[in-house]
Amino acid sequence: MGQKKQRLLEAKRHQSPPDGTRTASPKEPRLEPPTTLGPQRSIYFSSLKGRPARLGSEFFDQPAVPLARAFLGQVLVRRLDDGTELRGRIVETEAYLGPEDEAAHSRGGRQTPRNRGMFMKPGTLYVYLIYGMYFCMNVSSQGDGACVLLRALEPLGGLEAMRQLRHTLRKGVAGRALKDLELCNGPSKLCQALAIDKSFDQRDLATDEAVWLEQGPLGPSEPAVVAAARVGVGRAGEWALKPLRFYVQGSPWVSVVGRAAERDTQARAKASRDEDF
DNA sequence: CTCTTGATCCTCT
DNA sequence: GAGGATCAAGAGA
Repeated sequence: MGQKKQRLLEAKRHQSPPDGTRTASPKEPRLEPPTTLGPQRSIYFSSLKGRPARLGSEFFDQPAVPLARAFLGQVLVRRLDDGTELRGRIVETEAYLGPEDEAAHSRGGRQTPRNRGMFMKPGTLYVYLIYGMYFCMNVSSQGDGACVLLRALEPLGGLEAMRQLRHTLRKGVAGRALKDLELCNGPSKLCQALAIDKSFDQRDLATDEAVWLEQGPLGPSEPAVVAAARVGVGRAGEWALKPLRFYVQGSPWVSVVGRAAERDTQARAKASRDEDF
């Protein structure tokens, strides 16, 4: 069996069931984003009336590592100007811890006009241009200069719009149709697919009209999470090796699989199982 | 599968 | 001026 197929099977129990609502219709836009949960209601319960709860600022007000883990399984929603809703389940994130983190843009306490969003209140977006051509999307967390990078989504709705956005935004490439797996499996790919650009920098994910986070479906069990080294931070010394990248184990939608990290995770899981005896 | 390379430009030193 | 929290294609194993 191919590895991708195997991962698909492994991940199946954590995926949302296929249904007819995967693609939002541009002709029937939602009138407004879901209302934010009040502080009196738990963020871990969906709102009544079936409409999924929008996660409010209290969700983002936690340190980068727990926030990076809490993002997994939540659904990122982007409403385009024409009303089309694009949805994707977050399956991979990275935590950037702030001044002490040599791999972070805020390392050494650097604060510049570009990275200001990292220092703003939890839930603030930090979107920056990378390699002159691509964008990366971060969400500020608790802690000065700390944030979480969104690295991969499982596309749930609006896939054709995503494909079109990826196609037209890709530079200088022939028009081969992208597979679903290629739509959002990378930090800049998901920005292309969701039409997230610099204009989203410093916007508030808790209150913005065009982009928000919804509570993901509550599964029977929490998905297994792999903690691996972050990607593309090779020159950051010891900080490059720390397991600050988190992803849903077995998900085929993840950008980079950390083989060594998965071996470690399995070894630890087995050890903890053995301790139960 | 892995490895290599070019594209392209903002941001900070 | 240099370099980057990336992507996609192509070559080779």
